[in-house]
Amino acid sequence: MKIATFNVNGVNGRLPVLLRWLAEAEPDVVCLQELKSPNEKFPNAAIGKAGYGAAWHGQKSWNGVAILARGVEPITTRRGLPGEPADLHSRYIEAVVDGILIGCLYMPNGNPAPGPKFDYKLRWFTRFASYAAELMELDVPVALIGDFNVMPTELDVYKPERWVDDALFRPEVRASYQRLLAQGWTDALRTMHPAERIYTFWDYFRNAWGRDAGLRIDHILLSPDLARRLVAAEVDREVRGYAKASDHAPVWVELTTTARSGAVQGAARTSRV
DNA sequence: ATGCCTATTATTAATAGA
Repeated sequence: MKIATFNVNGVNGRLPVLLRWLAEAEPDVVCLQELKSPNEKFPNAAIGKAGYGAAWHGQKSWNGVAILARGVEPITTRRGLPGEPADLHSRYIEAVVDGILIGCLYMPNGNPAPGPKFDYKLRWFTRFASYAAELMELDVPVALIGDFNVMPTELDVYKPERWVDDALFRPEVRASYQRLLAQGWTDALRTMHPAERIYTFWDYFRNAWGRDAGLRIDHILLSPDLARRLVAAEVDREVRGYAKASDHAPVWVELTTTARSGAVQGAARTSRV
């Protein structure tokens, strides 16, 4: 089973890129972020024609998240993150696909920091971690997937010293991410590639893609039972080079249908220490 | 310290992204 995340940066403007990648990669489940589309303009017909059922939580101009499932309709279990009723940003949607609870998130960017946007990011992160702890207590497989807007370590930034005061890399944000992992979640991509520089985003500015000046901010977190099924995790880098590309590339994991034992399980356990 | 590039929305400029 292949589960992916892709910050499309405009689901309508990037529809050709999305459809091309869906046809090439054939993921079973896809979490999308930054739809930049109101609900009524979500391209459900085109996505359905490509073979995917969809659940979405849109918003005019900004934000917006969706979950696609190949050949089936996702069973939506939540739209919006609990804990702050006044928060109207569409940044979380959740659905069950093939017995797996899929939480699709778009964490606030938080810049400039310090400031009200950074305060909102920290509050959102706290709410998310609190809710994630509830999900961890459920006796079901869970994957928390999306654009976390956090580079977890220096290995996830092309030039760490340039980013120390940025909302995506400030110590309190990295600490929040580590506390989240400590609940028992496995960062799938980092677990499968413990020592590599891996990026999932390249700015449109300064020829960042051409210079490979990237950031790793799109993450797939797996509950312990799913981590035991993890056999591969990769970035589809070439998608960043497509015409009219998003500034993010898709990230995906491959899970076996039954639990594995041995090296992969050991690696998953090690990553949570 | 700021713009760079790209998108959306609303009228050729502002806002947001990361």
